[in-house]
This record gives sequence, C-alpha cells and structure tokens, in this order.
Amino acid sequence: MARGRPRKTDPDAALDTAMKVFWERGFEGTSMNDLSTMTGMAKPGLYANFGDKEAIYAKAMERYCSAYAGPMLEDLLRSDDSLEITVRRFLDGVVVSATDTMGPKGCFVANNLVECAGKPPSLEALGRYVDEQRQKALAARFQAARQKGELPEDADIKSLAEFYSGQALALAVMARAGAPWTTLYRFVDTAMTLLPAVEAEETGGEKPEIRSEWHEGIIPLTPYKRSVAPGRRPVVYFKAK
Amino acid sequence: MARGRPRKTDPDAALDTAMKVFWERGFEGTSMNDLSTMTGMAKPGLYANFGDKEAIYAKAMERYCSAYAGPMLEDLLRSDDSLEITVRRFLDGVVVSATDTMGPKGCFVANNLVECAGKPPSLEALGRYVDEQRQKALAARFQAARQKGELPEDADIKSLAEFYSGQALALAVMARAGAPWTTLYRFVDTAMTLLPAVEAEETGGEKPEIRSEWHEGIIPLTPYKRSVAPGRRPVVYFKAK
DNA sequence: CCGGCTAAATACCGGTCGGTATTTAATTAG
DNA sequence: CTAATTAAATACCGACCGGTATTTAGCCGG
Repeated sequence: MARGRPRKTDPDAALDTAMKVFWERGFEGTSMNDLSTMTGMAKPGLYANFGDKEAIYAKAMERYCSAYAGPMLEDLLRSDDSLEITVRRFLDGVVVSATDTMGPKGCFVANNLVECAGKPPSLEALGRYVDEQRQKALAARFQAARQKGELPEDADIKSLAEFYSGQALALAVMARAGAPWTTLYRFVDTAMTLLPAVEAEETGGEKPEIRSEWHEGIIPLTPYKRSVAPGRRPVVYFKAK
Repeated sequence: MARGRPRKTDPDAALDTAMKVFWERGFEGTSMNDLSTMTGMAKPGLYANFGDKEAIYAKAMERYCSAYAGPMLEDLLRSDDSLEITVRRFLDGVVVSATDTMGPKGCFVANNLVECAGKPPSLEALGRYVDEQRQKALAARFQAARQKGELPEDADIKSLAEFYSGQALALAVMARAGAPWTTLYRFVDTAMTLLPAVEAEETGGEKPEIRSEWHEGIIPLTPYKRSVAPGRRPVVYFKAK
C-alpha cells in the first residue's frame, strides 16, 4: 500500500508550523508563499491538504486551542486544587505560553480578537468562541468554588469570570508588546489579590462545552510550584499528549 | 494670496479619517486606495501631504494620542480629584472611547501593540511609547497619592501602575471583540476594588513626558458623574480643545 | 484673457497577492 | 518494464499592492 510519490512534508507538522506563522504574523501579515516556504510544502500541497487561506487559519486556531487554550480550561474545570491555586495556574499558564521563547509572543486568540474584529465571521468568530468558552470555564469554576465554600456566598461569579478572563487578554497583549515574564508574574500576583478568600468543601456548577479536539495537545500537569528559587523562572509543566 | 487650484479635501480632516480607518482595519488591513477613497484625497495628494504609508500611520497614531490617550494621561496627572475618582475616570475613559458607536471599536494603541509586534521599529515603537507613557503617568499618580496619604505607605506603586495599565489593554481588547459597555463598566468596577484605600492630603512625584502635540485634542472635563440613572449609560464628558 | 501656480485626476510602474493548471518526479502494482 | 497513482515543482492567472509620472482642472495676479 501507500502508492504514489511519498510526502516530503508531514501535513501535521506543516499545520503546526502554519499555526506559529499565523500566530506570529497574523492573518493578513501571512502570505501563502510565506506558509509554503516555512512549512516546506508547496502551495498546491497546502490547498490540497488544508483548503484555502481562511481554512488553514481556522485549522491553525483549532490546533492552538488543542495545545494551549483547551488544556488550560480543562485544568480549570477538572483540577482538585484550591481555587486560589487553580486560577493562579491558569494565569501563569498564559504567561508561560505567551512569553515562551520557543514560540511566538502573546496569544493567538487575543491576536485574532484584535486583528479580525470586523472581518468576515469565518475569521471573527474563531477567537470569540474561545474567549466565550474561557469565560464560561472560569464562571463554572467560581460557581463550584462558591458551593464548596471557597468563595463567599455573595461573590459575584459573573464579574469574577469576566475579570480573570480579561486578565488573560491583558497578559497576552503585554507579552506581545515585549513585557518580560518577571513583570507578567508580578501582574498575576497583583490580579490574584482581587480573589475573595474563605475555606470549606463540596462541588457543582454546569460545565461549558470544551471541544474534544482541544484535548489532543500538551496539557499542564504538575504538583504546582511557583517561584522555586529567587530569580529562577517558575514553570508550569507540560507533557506531550 | 492662496493661488492655484483650491483643495478639495482639508488635510486635517483627511488625517482624521485616515486615523479612523487605520484604527478600524489596522496597518496591513488598510490599503492606500482605501485611504484615498475614504478621505476623498487622491493618492498623490496623500503622499504629498503626509508621506508614505508608514508616515501616515505614524501621524494617525499621533492624532489618536492628541484626541484620546494624551488627554486621559493629562487628566490623570493634573486632576485634583481623589485617586479613586481619577483612576476610575481613566478606565471609564477607555471604555467610552473603545465602545463609542461613532468611532472604531477598541483602542488604536492596543491594536498597534498586537498587530505591529515584530514589525519594523517605525511601526512597533509607536504603541510601545504610548504604553510606556501611560504606565509612567499611572505610577506618578500613585506616587503622589501615596505621599498625599491616599495610598498606604507600603503600597507597591509599580505593581499598581502595571496592573491598571494592563486593565486598559484588557478593556480595549474586550471592546474590540464586541463586549457591550455594560460589561466593561462592570469590569471597571471589579478592577477598582483592587485599589487600596486610606485618606489625607499633599502632593509630589515626578511627571513623565507628555508630548505637547497630544494636548490639542478633546480632553475630559466634568464634574465627574458615574451611572447617573439606572440603565442609562454613564458618560465621561469631553469638550473640544 | 492670459500665464503661472497649485492641486486633483488618471494612468501607469514593478511586485506581490490568493489561487490554480500543468508538468515533472517518485513510488507501487502488475 | 509498464501503467497507474500520488505528490512535488513550476509556471501562470487576474487582481491588487505601494508608490509615482503625467495630464487635467480650477483659481490667482497681471
């Protein structure tokens, strides 16, 4: 089996590269020739494997979610850690991925929100959907926390969810603008002081839809540790799927 | 005097339009033909009056600062109102300008930070400079507040400045993604709860450079009023220069 | 009414855009 | 070795890009 000329480029690896190029340069800032040269896959191959430019962009976004956004929301919903730790890990995860020197700066979703506002829905809706899921996940976690007694009875779940969802956007933009991780972790520290504090035990809250394709990527694990040694960069650990 | 064929388009009005087009569509998303048709000024006229595309973009950014960012920082530094009110007005100003139905959604500066990261310094530096000035202005105001006794002695000025500067970015992105002003005002309310509270009287703190050209635009005035009637949109008042 | 001045308008430049048709190379089944 | 199959590689399409040279239109002082 497997007749015909063998592939030069693995489509999966090509999509991974395409994701990073779109993430780095944006939709308009990336040309099909860019994608072709960066992936090593000739233009006709790109169209044959993925479709037109918009389709590639959408697939790139989905891949980003599988590797980054999805697992973070997953952790937010599934983790047994305290609210404090879980939310902190969520924001730390944004910092880590947004300042990772191995990848583009910032957050693909945030970039999409800014760049593609007012563009065709096929582009505009991508980031908005993820943003909405993120907010729902936060709200669900806060809801559960309130029922568990981790938050006071009068805590405003919606406001808290909107707030911490917004912090992720702020971190993303600051990272893209070149802010160092030290600054961003300080920012997280500050933002975390807004979280009301109490203590008890239980569960609940309805969980938002998390696309199953999003679970393929690397996901945060760890006994979570922050600021291990002074000056040493604290790390949120990931493992391959 | 005033010989030759009369101008069809006032260059100042043209630049104002160009600013809004760039603000709305971004640098790459705007073509010279777009600018020509939107401003009513033919392409050679644009080049003669403003220079090439990058130069127009830079002038558009400067104009944005004159009309929006600059006056807000000015108010932040010069206002005699309490810290609470001043910071709140700053964030409310972001909400108002970022959701104004008469203009593009979001913030030109934030858009630039996201889109132009990694692009030539002539583009990249524009937003970063404004962002830096904003943070300095906030820091100066917090510094003054601490000396006046509006903040506790141990308040972390740098962290607070970074935090509230980041809130402006978060608001800008959320607004651009279509969040309604009701949501954004709720967000401001939440963010304001992070500000430590005390009371007393005095002044101080060095003020950052605010470009004089930035003072030409509309500036916030007002006996400041928030949430006048339930359901009615609270307004930050502006006056023409 | 004319000649000079200024800006608008048009046409045009080479280059690149997203997208595709065509040709060539590499492999397997018979 | 041949035919079929698959993908790579090249060349190419019309449209539009940023930028400019050239022509045309409108107003002035004389």
